[in-house]
Amino acid sequence: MEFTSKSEHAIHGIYYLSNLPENSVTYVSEIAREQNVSESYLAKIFQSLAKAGIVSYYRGSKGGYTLSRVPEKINLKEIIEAAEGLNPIFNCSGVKSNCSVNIHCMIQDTFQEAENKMFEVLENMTMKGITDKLNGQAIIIDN
Amino acid sequence: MEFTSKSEHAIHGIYYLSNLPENSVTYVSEIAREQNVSESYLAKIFQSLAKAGIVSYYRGSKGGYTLSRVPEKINLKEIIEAAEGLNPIFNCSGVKSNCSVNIHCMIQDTFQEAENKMFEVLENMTMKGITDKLNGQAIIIDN
DNA sequence: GGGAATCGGACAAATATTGTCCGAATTAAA
DNA sequence: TTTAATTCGGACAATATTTGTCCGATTCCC
Repeated sequence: MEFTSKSEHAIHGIYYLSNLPENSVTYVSEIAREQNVSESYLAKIFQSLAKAGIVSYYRGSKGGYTLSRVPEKINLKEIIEAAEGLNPIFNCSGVKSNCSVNIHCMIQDTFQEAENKMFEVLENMTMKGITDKLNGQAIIIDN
Repeated sequence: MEFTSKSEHAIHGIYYLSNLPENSVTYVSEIAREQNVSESYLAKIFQSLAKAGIVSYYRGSKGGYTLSRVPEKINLKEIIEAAEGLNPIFNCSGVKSNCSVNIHCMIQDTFQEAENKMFEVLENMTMKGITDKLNGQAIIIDN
């Protein structure tokens, strides 16, 4: 029960773009070098991010990726969903003991509620939010 | 990012025991048959549950498992933790772009908060709670 | 047209999950 | 005291998932 490294790479990649000048276009190769991860794997992840509409791309020479929206409007939840796909955290295989006689499975319902709470937190944290918090923290440290 | 089937088997198994008369002792083979899952795999899972103190066991002939506590005091969180082990849902591999210069990683912090919210929900649902909700629901349906 | 970048799909490698097996320990009962 | 039944614990095997690679096609700048 962990998010895969796709989420990590995706978040770090988007975060990297978020701290570049607006509308700049960046090669996957640069992002991969920066994060020290496999370029071809990160390329796949960015394809998913593009399909989800989080980043846009230019093909061909001088191509690359750019954020589709400002960092204020990109949150952790959507990055994860784009990177990992969207599956419930708990999925009864149908091999149930007593549950099958009931219309709603209370266990499933509870997990769904738990998942919602989790994603609520992730949805409320934007790329800008992360940058701001880091800066705020840095100031405190510098004192 | 899903809980594994270990959690499902563990929850169903404990739920099954929760609805038997108090202090009854049950073979893993019976539980496995009831849930239609692999007996040897379920046996492993029950060993974990025993180590976590959720169930107790008797060895030897006429042995088997019994709940260590009443169903009111067994919640979903502890069953999952016993079955899956305890890992944070998000674990930065240390290959960080900018984060490394900061004492706290805001991304990690946010995921931790999200995880806490999720487990809070799971901790608040006990085996008794599930049974009660199912019964309440059944009454409504019977009308 | 050539070079550089992404696209998309197929494939390969590595890792994690799921499942099996078996000898040892324990206990009830014949 | 022997036998049968059960769990323990560890090693192992099978399967599924994740991670990573490769390459031809497409696009676009020069």
